[in-house]
Amino acid sequence: MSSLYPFEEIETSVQERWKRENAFTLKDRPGQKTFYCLEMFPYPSGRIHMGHVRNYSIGDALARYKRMRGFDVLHPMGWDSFGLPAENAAIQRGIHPALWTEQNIAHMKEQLGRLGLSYDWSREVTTCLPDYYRWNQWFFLKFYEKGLAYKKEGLLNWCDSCLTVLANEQVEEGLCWRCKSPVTLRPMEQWYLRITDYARELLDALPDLQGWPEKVRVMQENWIGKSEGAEIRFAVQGSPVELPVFTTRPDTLFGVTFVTIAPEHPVLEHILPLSRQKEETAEFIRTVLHKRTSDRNAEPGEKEGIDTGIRVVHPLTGDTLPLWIGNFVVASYGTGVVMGVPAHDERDHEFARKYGLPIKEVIAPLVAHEPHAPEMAYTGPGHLVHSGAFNGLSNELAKGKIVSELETRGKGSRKVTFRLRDWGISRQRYWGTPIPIVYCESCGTVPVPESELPVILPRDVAFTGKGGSPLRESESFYRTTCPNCQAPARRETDTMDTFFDSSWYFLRFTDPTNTSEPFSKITARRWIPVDQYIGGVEHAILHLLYSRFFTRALKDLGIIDTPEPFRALLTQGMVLKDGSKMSKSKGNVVDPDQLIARYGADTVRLFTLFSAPPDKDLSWDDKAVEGAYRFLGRLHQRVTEMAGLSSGSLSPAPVADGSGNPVRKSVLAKIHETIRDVTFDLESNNQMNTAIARLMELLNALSAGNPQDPEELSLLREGYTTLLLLLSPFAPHLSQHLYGLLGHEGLLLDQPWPEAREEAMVRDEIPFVIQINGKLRATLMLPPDIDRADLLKNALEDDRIQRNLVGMKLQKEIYVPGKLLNLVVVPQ
RNA sequence: GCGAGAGUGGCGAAACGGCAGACGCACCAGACUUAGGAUCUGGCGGGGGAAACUCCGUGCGGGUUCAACUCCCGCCUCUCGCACCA
Repeated sequence: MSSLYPFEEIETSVQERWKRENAFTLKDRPGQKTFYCLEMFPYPSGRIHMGHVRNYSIGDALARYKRMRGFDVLHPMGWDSFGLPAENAAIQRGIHPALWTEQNIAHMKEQLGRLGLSYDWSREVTTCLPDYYRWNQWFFLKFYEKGLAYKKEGLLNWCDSCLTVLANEQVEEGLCWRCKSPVTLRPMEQWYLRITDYARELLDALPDLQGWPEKVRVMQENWIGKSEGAEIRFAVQGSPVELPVFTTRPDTLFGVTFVTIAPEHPVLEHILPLSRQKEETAEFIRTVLHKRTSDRNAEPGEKEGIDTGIRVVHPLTGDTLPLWIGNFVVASYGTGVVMGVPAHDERDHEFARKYGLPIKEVIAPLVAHEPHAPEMAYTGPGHLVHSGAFNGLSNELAKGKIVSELETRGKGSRKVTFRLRDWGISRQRYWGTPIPIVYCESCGTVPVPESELPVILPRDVAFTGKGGSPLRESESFYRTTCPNCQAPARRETDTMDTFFDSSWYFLRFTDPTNTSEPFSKITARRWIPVDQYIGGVEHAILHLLYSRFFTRALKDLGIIDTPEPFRALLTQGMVLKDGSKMSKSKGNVVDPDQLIARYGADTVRLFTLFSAPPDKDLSWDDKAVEGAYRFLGRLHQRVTEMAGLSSGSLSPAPVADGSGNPVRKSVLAKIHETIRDVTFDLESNNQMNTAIARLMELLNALSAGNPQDPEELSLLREGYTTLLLLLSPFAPHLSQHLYGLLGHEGLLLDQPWPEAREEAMVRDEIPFVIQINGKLRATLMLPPDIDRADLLKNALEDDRIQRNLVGMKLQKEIYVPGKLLNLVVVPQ
């Protein structure tokens, strides 16, 4: 397609002007209302993709709009620049992660510039630089001091070949994603943040996040997974050990016929020696644990278990029950031990049937013929049977009574359990923030003193791809002295999960160059929470939950005043091509650079905003892009044509009033209706697609005007000027250029957003819908303020209405002022 | 299995309970042209009709209402998230 307008020249020159005039530098005026508009910062992978283009087009349109509405808008951008790909590049291509990252950032920054995004680059934040990550270390020390950071042994995915821990998502079908060798579970020490301390708060505050999509709130709610029940202790026969179980069904306590423990439960080490079958049991545990790593992605398979031979005591009946190990028991949830009630729990039922364990019914269904034990587990409501003193109680009532009894006997208590687990932040990797801890023979685990921060990530390390983290091999890094006793000591060589970096970067943007603290509390008070956060839904849980946790923890540390980081969240939909997500492997990627080269940044931005609502998926369509391009081309054509004609009278015209001529009056009304509707679309729900559709309508309406007619010229000038103002958040370059052609001097960004004038929207006649029994029968053009009687009179005079009323009796009429008349009729 | 969201022309999509399909793409016709894959004008849910007009139509089945894409009840399908969480 040939060039419809010289977008390249226009975009370059407008971008130069923005730069020259520092148009995007934050105007931070005391007392001025503020708006913090933030898009999720990218990982600098090397090139931006269409997902970024969409994310940032949405954010930029909003930032520009809010600025025109008179806000001081904080609109920053930075780089989530620690992470594994940089390290892989080092291993595979021999380029240092720092250099690789630096080059990628430079290139992507240029790409973002070409899109004309209004970032204040003087506030750029790059997480892999010491002036950023030193504050990671500083926060870590604060958390450590408060007991929020701790070290604990856990079972982790371990690759024997790479000698490193793998995250769950890096284990593919039981094999290491990189070297394809088997992954095993291995007990390892790792640092954790005590996010579970905040589980309740994080959950309870969710309903307050009204600016968040329901979907994301629900996902977080499920992730935190609150569940109310009881902890009940079963004594181990012949041992002082008690096994606590967590259950949501204490009402079924009398139906317990066995107890099941997770195979990796640490207590087994202590009680297994009691077993007569310790050999077989140990062998079983090994098999299960091995299988678990290799079937990680599979459906929950066959339940398997083994009787340990150990016996436990029922806390109320005193009965002796077998202790089984079961592969289906999750060690990290609850207490890692469950009571087996096969009559009223599907899993226990399946397990009991398989191993011939007794099934004891204790809840009688309300409806007698309901199928129940022993054929299947009955999990519905009922009343208690075979439950001693509790017989006859409704099971809901029994829950409380039984727990009370247990409390009296010191055998249990009410308990709330969360699914959420503590956040493991240790990574056996190089390209991340060093954890500021030193291990000393005599003093143990010693935090690096604040005054010695940052612990710099050394550059001169070897990237072999073998032997785990290069830091482990870097003597000059790990050999140090104990801050306490000055004896030789060893540094922690693990680095932090990169989610740590992104959990507070939005705070750093408020005060990005502060060297004495991560940010000023007073400045943060002005900007936090972020007014609108925009990004992909893939971060609905991890990043967003970690950031919420961080913010709350910082509040408790007195570092910030606000408990929540993001007031409103917009999760943009994916960019699809041919019905599926763009990916290199599918070969359906669209390259933003090529698009910009062919159509210009304005077209690319306009199309991505126009083609679907921001929160829905966007189907990329090469042909449809040209629609956006043609619109801009037509606009360019009309305005340049008009600017040529009106030379000599380019000074701003007085506001046109359209009085007299009905055509002009209707054009004027259209102009102001467009202002009203575009503003409404943006304010109500960021409906940028419909806002742009209205701008297209306005252009269509203005195109019908005749600029040769001097009477119309001033009206058209007002119309096009308004159109450019309204369009500027979406297609800022062309808007700015044409705005200049119309004789206006300033930056559109600094212009106030237009206001719709009521009196301008008054039309002489508007269409009234006339229905008969709810069916459209006529549309009459009549004065908007016509009253009921006149409207009815007009309607009854209409041919079509008369024809449809033949043989009918008018029963009543429904009149909606300014809109509609519905005649309700019945056959005579 | 649990949870959430979505089903509207050939396509992307619009529609405070009040004209279903705005706007755009594709398509068709016409204009301008040596040419048109550029641009401009018009048409464009389906059936019937020469037309005026008329009937049907928002996944399916009910309901509320003068009026339902929209609200309520029951299904079906698809997408996403979680998934042996006791």
